[in-house]
Amino acid sequence: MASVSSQPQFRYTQPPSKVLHLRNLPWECTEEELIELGKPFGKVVNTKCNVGANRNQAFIEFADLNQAIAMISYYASSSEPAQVRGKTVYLQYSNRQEIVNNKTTADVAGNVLLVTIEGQDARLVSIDVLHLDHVKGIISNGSLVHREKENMCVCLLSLTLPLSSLLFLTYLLFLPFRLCFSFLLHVFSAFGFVHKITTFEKTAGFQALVQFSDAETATSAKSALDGRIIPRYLLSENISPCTLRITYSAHTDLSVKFQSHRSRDYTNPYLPVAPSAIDGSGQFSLGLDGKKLEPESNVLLASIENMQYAVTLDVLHMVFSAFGPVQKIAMFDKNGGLQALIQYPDVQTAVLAKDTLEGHCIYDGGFCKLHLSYSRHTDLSIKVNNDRSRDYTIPNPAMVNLQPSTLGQQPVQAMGGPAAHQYNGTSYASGLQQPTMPPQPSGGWASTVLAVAQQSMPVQMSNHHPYVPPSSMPQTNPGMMRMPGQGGVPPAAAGGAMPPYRSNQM
DNA sequence: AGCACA
Repeated sequence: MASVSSQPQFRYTQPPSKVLHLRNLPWECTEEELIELGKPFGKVVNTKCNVGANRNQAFIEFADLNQAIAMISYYASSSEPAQVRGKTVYLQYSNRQEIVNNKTTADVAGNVLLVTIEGQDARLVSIDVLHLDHVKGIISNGSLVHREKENMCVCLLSLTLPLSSLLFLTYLLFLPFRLCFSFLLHVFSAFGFVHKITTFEKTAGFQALVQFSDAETATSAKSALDGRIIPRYLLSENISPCTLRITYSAHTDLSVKFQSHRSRDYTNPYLPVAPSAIDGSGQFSLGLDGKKLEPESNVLLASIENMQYAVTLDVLHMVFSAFGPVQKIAMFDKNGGLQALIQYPDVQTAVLAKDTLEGHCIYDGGFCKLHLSYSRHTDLSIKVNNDRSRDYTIPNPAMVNLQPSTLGQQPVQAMGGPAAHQYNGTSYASGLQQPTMPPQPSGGWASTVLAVAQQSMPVQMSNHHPYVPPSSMPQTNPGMMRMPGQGGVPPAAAGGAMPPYRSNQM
């Protein structure tokens, strides 16, 4: 019979199909290139590219079976292999008879875009791609899209980026969503009001659905951004290039139940913030679901584990100010350990701080690990401002104020606190430095404090005393809060990474 | 380099 008794190790004996399976494609491969490849052999009626975990497989469907056979036969005997962009492509009959679920070459325009960040290291992109200084470049020099305002991204990144360098485990789990998300919001808002965004992770990297008002807006964004390569200089050197791939989604209205770190509904700022949104898999130290019984609060209870180093009021203030203005802090001893109550003006900020910081250590090396829960308090009563408790909302005449009256939140007195005098080395340098801005400490635990500072506020902490609270943050927030074309971004919309600014929304 | 589906 025709049984060729083929060798078992290779399966050349796929039965013919109108559909061909291609592999070893360059991941940038487009449908157009697939059509070009198949056109000499017949009419390509459908394609599907960027298939598989590496996005390097594809399917071509011919109108007629004989055309598929012609293509297979040709390349089976050709000395020139099939190629796309100079890369050899391997062909075989697909084990299916038609391509399913594909947008034909003319995919239907809709108001929702499916955005994929393609690339071998796509999942790393959102961590590393958006260097603070470079985000401006992304927009201002037109590498991705022309845009005049970039405050939002910049602010977000200033908070989140240095954290990634600390390689906190939990951060790796949810920070990408956050950054990716804000990046997308930022870029796509240039084309019109973004109603909703959902992001999700796939094996190949990140995807997002971006919902515009109408298909026209979506189309303009798609045509401007599809295929854009995220500029090389934005990537860490060990990250391979990544591309934005944009198609139309079949969705017309995304279902966003919560404002979370992976989904936002900008049409409904009153949508509840999902406390579970980022702890779905990100938290490891405390119970996941059992803990949700705890009602959210604007006041956090922090307990500090493994406290090898002193944790001062100022350190806490610094750490927690990264998420919004800290109104009050009260520290106290309990069960032989240190605890603190940190009060924010709103629940959202507290949620963000809690979700972000929970389980993390203030100092490298696993020291001073934070455990956070919601307090039942809503307004702390601070009797006296001292080194254990402070009300930052009341003016303090004794304070050293680097930027007076810029924020409702006032800096702690850098000179008055006991910590300020721990640095004896400042005196010799005082001729060069402002007295209120001693040089950065080096070595010892002070440097680990600095790590915390950079983690929270990289910009302003880069040249300030680590104990000085972030009152010197560049005042770019007004621009951030009114995104062009955006009616108003809820605080939580800041990719979950609210800079330490006053938020008067919600 | 070996078969898809936000």
